[in-house]
Amino acid sequence: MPKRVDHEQRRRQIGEALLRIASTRGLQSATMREVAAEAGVSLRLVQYYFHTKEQLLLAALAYLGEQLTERVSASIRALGPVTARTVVYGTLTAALPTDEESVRLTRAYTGFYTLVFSEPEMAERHGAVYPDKLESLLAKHIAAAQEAGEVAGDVDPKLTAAALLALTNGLGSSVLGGQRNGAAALRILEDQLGRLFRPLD
Amino acid sequence: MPKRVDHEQRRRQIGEALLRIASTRGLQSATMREVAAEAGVSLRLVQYYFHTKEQLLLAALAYLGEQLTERVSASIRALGPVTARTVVYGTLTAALPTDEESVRLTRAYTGFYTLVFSEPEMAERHGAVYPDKLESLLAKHIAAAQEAGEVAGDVDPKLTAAALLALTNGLGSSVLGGQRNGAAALRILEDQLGRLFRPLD
DNA sequence: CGTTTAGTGATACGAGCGTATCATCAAGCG
DNA sequence: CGCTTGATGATACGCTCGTATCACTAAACG
Repeated sequence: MPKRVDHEQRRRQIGEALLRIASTRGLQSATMREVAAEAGVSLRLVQYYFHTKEQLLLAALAYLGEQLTERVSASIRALGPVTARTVVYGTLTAALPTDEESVRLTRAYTGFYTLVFSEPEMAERHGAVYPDKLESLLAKHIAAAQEAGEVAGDVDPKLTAAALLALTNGLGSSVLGGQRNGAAALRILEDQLGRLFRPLD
Repeated sequence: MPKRVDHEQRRRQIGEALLRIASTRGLQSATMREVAAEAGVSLRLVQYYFHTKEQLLLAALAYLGEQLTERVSASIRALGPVTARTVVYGTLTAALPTDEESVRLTRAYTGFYTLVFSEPEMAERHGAVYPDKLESLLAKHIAAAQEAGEVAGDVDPKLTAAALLALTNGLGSSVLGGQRNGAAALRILEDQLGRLFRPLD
């Protein structure tokens, strides 16, 4: 047999190629042949490592998820000590397409999200769209900030967490749609966060 | 020549068929053949009234726009006297997929919105994505409510209008994505609106 | 009345898609 | 060494898509 190549590395190489296409030309342009060309391999190789296109999409989605959580935790870390406030800020601002990397991630993520709209079966065959977890995490931290007196007592942590997440999603869409740039979106988000959290003394 | 049929009515019939498909099976399922079948006409007829698919999509988008603005103004009217508050409430809640009709409209609208992501040229060939107008309209009404003392003085009308619109979009996506139902989304939106507007005495 | 022509049907074309088939190549093992 | 088998290349199949072609029908008009 030839070279005895590292399968996981090859799969990653191909999966990343798909993500690159998804974040530039859109996920619907990520055909098997395009992915092969982008990864610099033959069509046959893509088929060899992913028997079907769905498997390829699923693997790429997993890679995307890794990069996403990576970015979120890096963003939180960059804000200094881990407090309720920094977790909320870091999580939401990381999800906004403000720099080149986040535009890439958001574009790819949106591609998968809209794919699920049209092929719900694919989502059913594999559980766990995880925004729910994010939402309860945010709610927890908002409640903590509330008890620490950093957030007004009459806010509902769960409703507010959901609103912030939906707001961030909507802002991301508007940036991707060219309605405004990342900086403007960030200003809008920070305005809302600023009136949720009491100013730091 | 045969029957001398009303062109505008035929075009509408076909355009509505496309919208029906877009709001059930998704816009990517709206092929020329599917639209023809849904409208109960032959493929040739669809080609006859819309020389190209792009023309068909554009016409359907126009019909959708009509229905959307119709629904928004109906929603405002239903809230009683036209005040800044009712305009903001009516506009935003009308855009939320809470009942069958709004689910249909939102689904179709989302389909077109994501289509623009992948074919930006089509959007360029025809101006006017109108969320900007909506945003400045909301900002105007928020500023008016502010002068009337119904909204706190330190809110920025433009930033807040943008945030409310993005929030509504994000909530809509979450409903369409099955993350929550329309009632829950409405609760979240009303919570935010309730803390923007001072309670009515 | 006969010719023009708006409207309609049947069918074909070329391209792109996911997937399948078949042959080939080279490294490892007995 | 020779056979097995993991990895790869070339190419084809069947389908669906948007669009194009060609013929036909029947109402309108001089």
